[in-house]
Amino acid sequence: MAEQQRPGRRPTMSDVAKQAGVSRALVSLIFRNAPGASEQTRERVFEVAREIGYRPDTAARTLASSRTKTLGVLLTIRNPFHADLVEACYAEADRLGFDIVLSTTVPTRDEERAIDALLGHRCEALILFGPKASAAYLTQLGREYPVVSISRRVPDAPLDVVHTAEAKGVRQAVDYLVGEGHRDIIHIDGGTGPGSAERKRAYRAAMRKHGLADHGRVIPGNHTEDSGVHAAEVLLAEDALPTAVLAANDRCALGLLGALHKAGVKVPQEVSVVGYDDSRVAMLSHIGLTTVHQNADELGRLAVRAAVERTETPAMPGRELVLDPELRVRGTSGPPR
Amino acid sequence: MAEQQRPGRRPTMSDVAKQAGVSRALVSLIFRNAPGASEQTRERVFEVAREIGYRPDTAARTLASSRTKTLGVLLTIRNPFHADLVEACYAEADRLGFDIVLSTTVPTRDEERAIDALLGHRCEALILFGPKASAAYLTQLGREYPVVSISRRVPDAPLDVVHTAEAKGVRQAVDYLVGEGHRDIIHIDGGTGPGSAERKRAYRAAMRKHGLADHGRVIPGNHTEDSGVHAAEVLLAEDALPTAVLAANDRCALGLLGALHKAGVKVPQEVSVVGYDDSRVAMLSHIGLTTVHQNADELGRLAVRAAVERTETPAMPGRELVLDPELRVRGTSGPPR
DNA sequence: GCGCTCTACTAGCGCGCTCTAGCACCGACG
DNA sequence: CGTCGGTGCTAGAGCGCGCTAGTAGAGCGC
Repeated sequence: MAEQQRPGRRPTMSDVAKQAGVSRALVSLIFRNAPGASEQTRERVFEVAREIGYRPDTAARTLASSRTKTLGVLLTIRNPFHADLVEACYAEADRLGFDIVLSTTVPTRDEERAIDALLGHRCEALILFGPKASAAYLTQLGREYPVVSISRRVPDAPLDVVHTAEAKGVRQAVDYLVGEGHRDIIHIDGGTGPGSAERKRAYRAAMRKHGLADHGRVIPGNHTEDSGVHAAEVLLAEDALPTAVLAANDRCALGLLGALHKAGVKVPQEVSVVGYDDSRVAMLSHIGLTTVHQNADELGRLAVRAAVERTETPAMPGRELVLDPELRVRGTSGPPR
Repeated sequence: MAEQQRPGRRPTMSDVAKQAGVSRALVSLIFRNAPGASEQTRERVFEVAREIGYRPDTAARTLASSRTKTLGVLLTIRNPFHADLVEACYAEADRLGFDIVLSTTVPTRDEERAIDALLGHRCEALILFGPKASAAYLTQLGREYPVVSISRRVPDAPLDVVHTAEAKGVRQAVDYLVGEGHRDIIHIDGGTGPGSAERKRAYRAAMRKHGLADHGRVIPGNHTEDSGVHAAEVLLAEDALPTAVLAANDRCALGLLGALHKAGVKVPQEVSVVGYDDSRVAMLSHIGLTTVHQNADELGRLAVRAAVERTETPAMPGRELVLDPELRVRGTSGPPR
């Protein structure tokens, strides 16, 4: 980075070539780390490039090359678990020589728009973190591009899904709570969130198994803090609280905890709260959240590998990679009063 | 989105043009929303595009046009406050007709690399969330591109800075704690984190103002949860705890809270904890964190506006936009024992 | 008939790069 | 001596689009 104050224009490969006294093609070759240039020339070219402040233009690169070596990642920036996943994806993509482009949903920007942005960047494959789009849309997307979904299952679609065995995690949580002596265990549903349907089903099954079908109850919700707050309001408006709540995910659990605390309800003395995800925040929060651990590092790693494999064998039928979850008991749960 | 199963190739503008029986130029014009096409043709072109699954290629667009209408945002995906800022930036960028490209630092990817990625995408301006790079680097960057920094001040550099009045926020926090009766108030420093130097200075000044210079103490740290955990270890190894801790930011405060809790220290009874940022999580966490509120919506909005203005008037000298912070007293603070 | 304007459209260059084909030169080998 | 393979380099087409300069045709006034 230095003088280089050409009026407006940013330096291009030709500038570097001219300055270094070689052809543009050779500079290209050197910047691509391709063999065929002497060590001496290589160094000189890099030196000149640094001097005039040359930076390769991704757009031009993308346009000219068939492979962009880029993966598109769709996430929800608010979701702390997604942050864990992103870190894992970067690490693995680096290893495989792939770049990553991020696109997030925010309240003013829906999934389709965020995905369009990724495709506009010519990503070779898409990795979607818990997508909420319709199955039809995702199926069609999978037909046109290599797609990997984390957590969200899309039956019979031509895309790979990486997720944890939801049912197993829920069963562990319910078994644990029942073991502690709980009977009134309610579940806050994740709505259309990824894995929610499976979790709800597993919750019902587990309650039935323990002969607690009558005590089971599902409050509708979603995967945000708000739904936890809302569930708390619903519960507080009633005569008696349940002794334990299995939240849709960690964010929902945090919202619930906050609202319960505000209302003076003691956790875990009066109510036990269990989350789902084990995002790193859960571990760190003031009173560590009891939650079902999903291995983000492994999920991200597998997703990237699957995505890259799909770029090489596009027509592969959909695969499902399932990891085992694991209950992490911390401070927000215990025996009922 | 439909059949369109051309072998490998994705449809281009020419495909749309051919199919619709018009020239490529007209299709281009229509997709750019430029005037000069009849309503009838416009609709037919869109119809055909949808049918064959055409998506404009961002790379080609970028390459061909002088303006990319894109802003690059550098963030740390782990930082919940950054999530708040991202949402605000998207909203404002949308309003001004700009796109946003995100690039995050992760443990395996440093700031310079993340910034290079943004510049490779030909962003017209960069918005850096609390950059930690050297002043020299940022100054040079500001000379070459329109740059806006949030929170991190870079004296005399040709870039805009949007931040809150750090000193004022810290003063409010210290005044409040002293008012509650605290005397042993320590500060966990944010190290090279944005605003840290100012906060430390303001902390010292405020303590002096209250005649508590002797009670002041700064523990080195940074802007992650780890530094809070570490500070807790340092404090717990000593004879007596302070009665209040002013953390570097919310993440640091959360780490501290977690570690104190693990050690059986009661908050706020034994120790009061105050954060900084007021990221939405702070509000939601189990016991709401007392913290210094920064208006993320406004910070993001101003940053985007400044960035766009800079793309239009590149040579502007550096400006500083300062917002007022505001102490939010919640559950982690109170009078000392 | 003429020239004029306005609308609706088209031709074709060039953005900065990748990549295939090919060229000049070298030493080695038969 | 001619040929071969390897090394280090270059020429030039073309990726998908934006955009400038243009054209064809309709409508209109004189």
